[in-house]
Amino acid sequence: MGRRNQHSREQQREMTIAAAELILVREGFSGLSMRKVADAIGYTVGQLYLIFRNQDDLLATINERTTDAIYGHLRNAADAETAPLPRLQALGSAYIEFAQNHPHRFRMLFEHRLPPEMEPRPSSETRIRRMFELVESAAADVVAENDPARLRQIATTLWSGVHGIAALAVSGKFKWAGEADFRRYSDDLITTYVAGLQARHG
Amino acid sequence: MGRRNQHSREQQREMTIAAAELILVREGFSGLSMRKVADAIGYTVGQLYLIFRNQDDLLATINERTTDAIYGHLRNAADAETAPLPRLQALGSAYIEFAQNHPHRFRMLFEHRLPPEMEPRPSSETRIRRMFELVESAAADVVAENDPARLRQIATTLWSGVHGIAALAVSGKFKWAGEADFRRYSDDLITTYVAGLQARHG
DNA sequence: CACATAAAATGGACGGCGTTCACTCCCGAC
DNA sequence: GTCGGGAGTGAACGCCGTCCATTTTATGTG
Repeated sequence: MGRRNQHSREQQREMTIAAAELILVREGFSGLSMRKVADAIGYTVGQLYLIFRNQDDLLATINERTTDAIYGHLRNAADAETAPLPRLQALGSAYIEFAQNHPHRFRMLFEHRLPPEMEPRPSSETRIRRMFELVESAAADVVAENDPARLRQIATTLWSGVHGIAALAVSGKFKWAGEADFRRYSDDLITTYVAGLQARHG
Repeated sequence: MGRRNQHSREQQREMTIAAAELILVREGFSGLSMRKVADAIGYTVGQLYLIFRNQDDLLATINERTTDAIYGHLRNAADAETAPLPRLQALGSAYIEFAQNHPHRFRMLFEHRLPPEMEPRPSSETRIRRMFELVESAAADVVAENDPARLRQIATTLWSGVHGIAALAVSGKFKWAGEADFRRYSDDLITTYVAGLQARHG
């Protein structure tokens, strides 16, 4: 019942995602089209619409993979450091590092927005939250803070700050600064911010 | 020599920019097309290419206007505060505020990249630098730092951090945070980071 | 084995996009 | 009054996302 059955629907889904990620990495967000993806997997465009609802659905799925990849990268970095502050710094560095190593994937994650009628997307939100909780728990080990709301604020501020460095690093609008070490800014931000917390507390 | 002469080339340029900005604000980056702009100003697409080299040129020009608008907004905010730390905080708040009030313009400024062969664009880079120098000079009044390189690093870290908050606020990937509280993160970041600088120095 | 069925896959169509350019129009100079 | 040449046009090209009538084919049934 069906034509080829060379590939199951699930296999097709994986092939599609893999092909699309390859095109994204090679040609950037704007070079990624449904037609190119279809060509790459050896099917026609029409078939793509039996695998994904539309292009937004495909892009959002890739973004979930990217979120997972960042999460994995952050987790490795965190696991390699035992002391709390170095671990938080390692998280920041790893975040910047991912953005620099995978600029197109990183940019699409934050630049692609689903049309309102396709939101919310729990599978995406859960993943982002999981990533954030990694930061929050690392922050909790560094700052002695009992109020969970305040702790979340601290983690949000820190993560936003590090994200800003990564975003500017990848935006290309930042040529005047010493090109090289964006990770230095991340370290500076985390170290100094944490010092400020401690100064204000005790 | 010419047909209508209803509008000078310079007038056409202004009309085009104004029309494009209106479409950008109403429909977002992805809804902004050369054809729509041409319709809006009552000329045909072809004519647009006698006014701007191509779409990238038009978008980059709009981005320069946006940079100027942010600069003006920051300047107003800075001028309204005399004390150094509140002035720096006012800059951060104003930056976030602009992003929230003009999300499409803000996003396009950072998401649109010129193709390599159209870079560099001095008119853009000068404007960004001017905006950054506003931040740097406000930072200089807050932190007692004589080394200009270190001062620039401090300003970069701070501005990147604030930018990250603005970027996440506008990205829509941040739903669990209260919408209104983004300026609080900015204040928190600036206050605590500056406290950290002072703690490490003295 | 033959046939019917229904899922799988196709490919052409539609409207929109950026960009180009041969062409028409008409102002201003003579 | 005519005519050169710049201003302006609009059709064409090759992309794009999306849809759907049509064709293909693996499988269940006799």
